[in-house]
Amino acid sequence: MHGVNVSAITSPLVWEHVQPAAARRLLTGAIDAFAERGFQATTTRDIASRAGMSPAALYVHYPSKERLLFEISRYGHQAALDVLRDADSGDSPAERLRSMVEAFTAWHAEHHTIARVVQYELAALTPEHLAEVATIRRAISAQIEQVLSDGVADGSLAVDDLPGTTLAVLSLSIDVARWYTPHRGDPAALGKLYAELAQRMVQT
Amino acid sequence: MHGVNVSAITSPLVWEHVQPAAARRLLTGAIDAFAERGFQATTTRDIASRAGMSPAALYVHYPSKERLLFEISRYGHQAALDVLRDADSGDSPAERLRSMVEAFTAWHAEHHTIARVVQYELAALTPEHLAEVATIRRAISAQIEQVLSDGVADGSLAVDDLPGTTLAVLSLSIDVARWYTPHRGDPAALGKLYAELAQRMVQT
DNA sequence: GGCGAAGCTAAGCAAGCGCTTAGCGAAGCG
DNA sequence: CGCTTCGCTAAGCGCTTGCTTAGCTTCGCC
Repeated sequence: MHGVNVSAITSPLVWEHVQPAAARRLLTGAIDAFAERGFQATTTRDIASRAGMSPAALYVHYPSKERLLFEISRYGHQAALDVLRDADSGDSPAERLRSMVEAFTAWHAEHHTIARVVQYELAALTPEHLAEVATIRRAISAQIEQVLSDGVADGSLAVDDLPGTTLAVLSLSIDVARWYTPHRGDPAALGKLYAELAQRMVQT
Repeated sequence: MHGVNVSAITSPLVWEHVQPAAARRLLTGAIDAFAERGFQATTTRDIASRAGMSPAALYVHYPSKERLLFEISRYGHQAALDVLRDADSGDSPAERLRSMVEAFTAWHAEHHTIARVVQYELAALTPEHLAEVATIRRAISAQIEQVLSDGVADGSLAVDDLPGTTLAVLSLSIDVARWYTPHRGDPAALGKLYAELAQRMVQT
């Protein structure tokens, strides 16, 4: 936690670990489709055709459409948490918060398709799969709560309602996934703006 | 604009104007269903059974499932805009902003089922219907932008990036619809917290 | 008291859904 | 070579979907 920054504002979100290539094409096709239309409105035929395959080929690599969603959701949640943890660096709680909000916001813009699946398709997961990503979600929330709490402890940040303010800071970044498109500014600039706004929310 | 406050933080969201009563039961049932599962995952049979009717009865009152969504979305958008306009009162831009964010946030919590439909089911509307609610959405955005702009003009608010900050302020309130449930605090308290946070974001 | 309109239901239709089955060709390997 | 495994397709199964049709009852109204 809050060690040396590994420098990247957004972690490179690659899928090379998904093998074979056809499984990866199905996965990235599913991300696009789920982000565009939502899980329920996306058909297995649509996902398969984006990957250039017949509908049945999907089931060679994934046992169900829901499982495809789960793989995306789990990996997306983990990537978001990793970004937050990597950004937890700086000498003061204020600096750490700034760095985390900047990176988390930029990630939601840069990877807004995955972020949309992560944030808005939870209801389509099975209870077991939902429970698994919920664990990661709690870690994400805890990461923000910790830095705010540290700031309260050393008197450098002003936070009246800790859980409420934690949620608000997270909300700011998360909602980026809802409205962001590439023509609405670049992720890095957005990250800087939101980091500034978040810091102002809690400064003494 | 920014006249005398009509006093309510959340406008009473009633559907008495929807006649007959069966049409109203279908509408409120659809709101609950759409908010719970999303438009695509909701069946006409589910909506009808929530209203205590057979599936065919839906088509006596509405020509399609999408039309039902549109009626909800249009009325919900208008109600949200009305809340913002009623709250645009106060002697300074800072006071007006506080009042608007407080009311807008509280509305999204109080009416989180309708708000979820309003904010997250736009993709299911026909292009024509989407265009109609988009007009109301622009008015909502303009309402916030105006007060920030007034604050910049008289030097009472510090806003670097006007469109970006407008979006951020709106985001804060809108995202409430995503996570709010009644057990997470009462809408009025949430409104006050968020009003405070928003004001801090732009104070000189 | 006859009659049309309003509000509803039972039944069902065509289309599309997630997913399965059967089988084919290419690659890997003894 | 002979045989298995892997990745894939064509076809289609059982089911659910949004919506329609035909017909029933209840009501107001002249």
